[in-house]
Amino acid sequence: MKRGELAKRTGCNAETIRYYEKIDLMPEPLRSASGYRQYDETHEQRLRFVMRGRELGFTIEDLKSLLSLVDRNAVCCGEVEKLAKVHLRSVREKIDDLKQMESVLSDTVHSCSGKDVPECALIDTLFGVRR
Amino acid sequence: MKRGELAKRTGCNAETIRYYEKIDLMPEPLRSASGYRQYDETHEQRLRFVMRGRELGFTIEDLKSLLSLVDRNAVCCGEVEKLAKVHLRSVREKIDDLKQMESVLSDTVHSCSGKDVPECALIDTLFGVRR
DNA sequence: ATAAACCTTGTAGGGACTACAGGGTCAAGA
DNA sequence: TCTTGACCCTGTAGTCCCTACAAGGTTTAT
Repeated sequence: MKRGELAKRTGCNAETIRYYEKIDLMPEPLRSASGYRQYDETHEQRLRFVMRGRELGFTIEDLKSLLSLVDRNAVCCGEVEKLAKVHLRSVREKIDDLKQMESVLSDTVHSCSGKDVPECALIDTLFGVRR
Repeated sequence: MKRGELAKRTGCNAETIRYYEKIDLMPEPLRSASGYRQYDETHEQRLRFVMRGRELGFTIEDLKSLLSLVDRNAVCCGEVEKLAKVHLRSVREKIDDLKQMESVLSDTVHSCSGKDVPECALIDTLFGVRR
């Protein structure tokens, strides 16, 4: 599949795909005789992972690091373990904070539900999200 | 407290605080006689919320929208409910995806644990994160 | 009083995209 | 076959979100 097709399937901007290749986040794909990039499902999966990772607040470097866990399919397990632990920790922190937001938003929805009355003061709890 | 103090407490870059004010994400604080910005705990809490929100992948617009739930302390509950629902949905999606990452990373840590053996192929599961 | 350490403004830089401009490739239809 | 349109290529320039100056004023400490 060509770049436009990959873009359409994933919802990623076509230029961004080229950009990710430039910064070595996506691998250089094979080229057709005329120079067109040719992608397959593994590229598509990797790109989806990257896109979702960005939406979840991971930096480009985070993603490079996470993907290095995959790229070197069988290298130095001790290091992989360390790396995975670091990411695991940050993932769990993200989950915890999002759960707090979830409960506040959920309360908000329930307390507001239906009527048009002004009494949503509990929203202040949102500010309780701290480290 | 002045800008530098707020920066130190929250870990936010001092220039960023000014930037957030400029784009109306943070409110204009009171000024001292000589023109220095003066912040209090509400500013600190709001800034912490913004910082963590960014780390969790929310856009500036998302955060403006979320904070609008707080800013208008008692306005038009129907709209607030709708807005909260939208954010609630995206928060839950984030949590779901992060939980998948958590389980894969956790598996990785356990299967690698200890020895330096190359057999972490299960990491491919990472690519299973899709929509 | 004078330096150090803050603050103010404005502006210019960097990272991560995003959108051109100018040109080549390819499939479909007249 | 030739052409039109939709794609692709490269490079460059712009945008958004910060971040880091520069040039100057204020506060604090010695």
